[in-house]
Amino acid sequence: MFRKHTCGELRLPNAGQETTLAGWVQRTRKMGGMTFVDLRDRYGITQLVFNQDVNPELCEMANKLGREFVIQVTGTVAERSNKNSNIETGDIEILVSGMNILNESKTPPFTIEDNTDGGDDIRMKYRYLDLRRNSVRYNLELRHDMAFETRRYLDQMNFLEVETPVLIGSTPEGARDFVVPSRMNPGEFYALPQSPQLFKQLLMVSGFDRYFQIVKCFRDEDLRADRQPEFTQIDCEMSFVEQEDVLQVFEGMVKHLFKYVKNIDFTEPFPRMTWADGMKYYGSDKPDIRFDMKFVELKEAVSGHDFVVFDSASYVGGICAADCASYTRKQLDELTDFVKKPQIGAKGLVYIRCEKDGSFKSSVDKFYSSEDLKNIASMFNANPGDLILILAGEKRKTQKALCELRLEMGNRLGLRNKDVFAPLWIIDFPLFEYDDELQRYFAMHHPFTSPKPEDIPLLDSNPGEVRANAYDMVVNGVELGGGSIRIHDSSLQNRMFELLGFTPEKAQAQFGFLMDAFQYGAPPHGGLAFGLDRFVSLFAGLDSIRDCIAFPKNNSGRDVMIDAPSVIDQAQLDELNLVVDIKEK
RNA sequence: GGUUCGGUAGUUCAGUUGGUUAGAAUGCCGCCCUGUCACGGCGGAGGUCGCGGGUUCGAGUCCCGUCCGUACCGCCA
Repeated sequence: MFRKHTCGELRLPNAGQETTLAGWVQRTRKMGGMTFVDLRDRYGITQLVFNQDVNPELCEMANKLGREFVIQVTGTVAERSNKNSNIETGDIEILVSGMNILNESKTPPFTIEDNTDGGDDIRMKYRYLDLRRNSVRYNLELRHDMAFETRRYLDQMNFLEVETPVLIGSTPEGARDFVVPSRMNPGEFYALPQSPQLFKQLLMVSGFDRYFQIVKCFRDEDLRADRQPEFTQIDCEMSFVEQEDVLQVFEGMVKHLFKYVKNIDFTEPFPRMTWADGMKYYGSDKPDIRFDMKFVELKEAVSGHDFVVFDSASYVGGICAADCASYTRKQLDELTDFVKKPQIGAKGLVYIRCEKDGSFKSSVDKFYSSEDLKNIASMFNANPGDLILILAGEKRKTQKALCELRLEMGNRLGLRNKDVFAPLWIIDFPLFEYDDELQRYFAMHHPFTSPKPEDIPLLDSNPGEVRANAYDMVVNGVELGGGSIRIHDSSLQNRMFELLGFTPEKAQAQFGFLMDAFQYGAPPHGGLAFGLDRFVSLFAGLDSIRDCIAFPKNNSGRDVMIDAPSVIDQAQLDELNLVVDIKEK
């Protein structure tokens, strides 16, 4: 047997036993006649002892061990005279009687410690070393647990995991596709799936009834801390369901994961909010409801006081930050700078201090009497000591800026605790989104999303007002997943394509197989998909999904460890019938 | 495509108004140390200041360009 125990399992009751361990040298401590070695594996650390008086040759050998050497040792488990309560195995140590150096190691470029000295860059280049660290390993273990519990729950609910193809056809709608040249079909390309959307709908037509898949998806768009070009979805679809059925089943799944992975019980149903309310009260379709601080619309209340900024704005709205009236000029200037950053784009910030003595002090005192300010404050239910922050401008842009300001205030006031989880369903999304530049409607979710039956008459008169049977799962301001009830009727689907500007020929060319399938008895169906990477990051309290992905890409979509992407041989290009002609910049 | 911050020892960083031989911590190497566990003590090695150009008597420091990384905006049905 190569090893009898792992480095994390021996305890005091094992004292006296002979054992064999194998692992990596975490650290050696030379004390003259004695040498201590911390031996590490995935399960923990066990201390080895070498004594000059007992075995000088072995002790000499131990003195030559470097960090990350791989060794196998045999010895006796013994109670320590000096115990270490900081580690699980701190009561025992191994009196080593034999050692085998299995492999030497160069000194690693950064320390393999919980708080490593390595920066992101070097850690990614040597990711295989980074993965030896407890914190990174923990994230992958958590990811495993979540995927495992997802499968357990969905299996219990009769879902069947079916694999769908990775080499599929390109579609122009939606995100940019990654494409793969086809050697056997010169000039033609596969695309990697942005999601298995069409295949899961076809599986419903096939009668599979309840499908899921934990599956890689690909989108060739710019990266962010929460966006990778390849990412993993928990992709699900059900037949013979209405929206309520889908919400129930997957609220159950989210609760299951919270319970069995995080040990958190949600006994109450998750709150639901319409998309319209999300925009109105939080300026966002993914509000963080760990804290309140809802928007109050002020346009009517503040108009007609000769304050041109408010009078000319299509939207005036504010939030009330409790106990912030004591903010100094400097702090208010910081907030003003914050909202004026180009990414946020507000022109300025108006504040009203609700002083402790009941008076009001604002940056617009010239235009508003203290009676006016009192009326405004009452709209916020503001208490003495609170600070009201107001933005004005074009509606959607200002709401977005106010949303950012609200989150910033939430951060400043410590209201966004990572150990608190506030799940929320966002429902009743608009079916369409109007693109001002291209002067046409786009599907907000995707072209297969069904409109609410009562809104179908609006398809002709006012497409922008049509609500969809679409829903998102949001936790702590993070969009964890979303989905919809699909269209299963080919005439309604054709109507949708028409509204989205597809000619019948183009629709047939792109999605003909789906339209055909719908003519052979498609059941009513719907589903959703969760982003596993975001889900794991949320549970682990991570700032970036990279930390729960074994081998992530950097900001430019590169894998710096294997140095991909890379140029390929001319022979490969020839075989693929490709000519590479990089345009001069 | 744009904005932001950054690039100095193996690593993480400091480096003042442009001015002597570019520092600290940690890691690494050597010696000492028989109960350490962030061991300790003494000593040592280690630098193309991302790259190119410019200003200057003099540039890690100022200017221009460029490359790389980071967060964000656009983008992500």
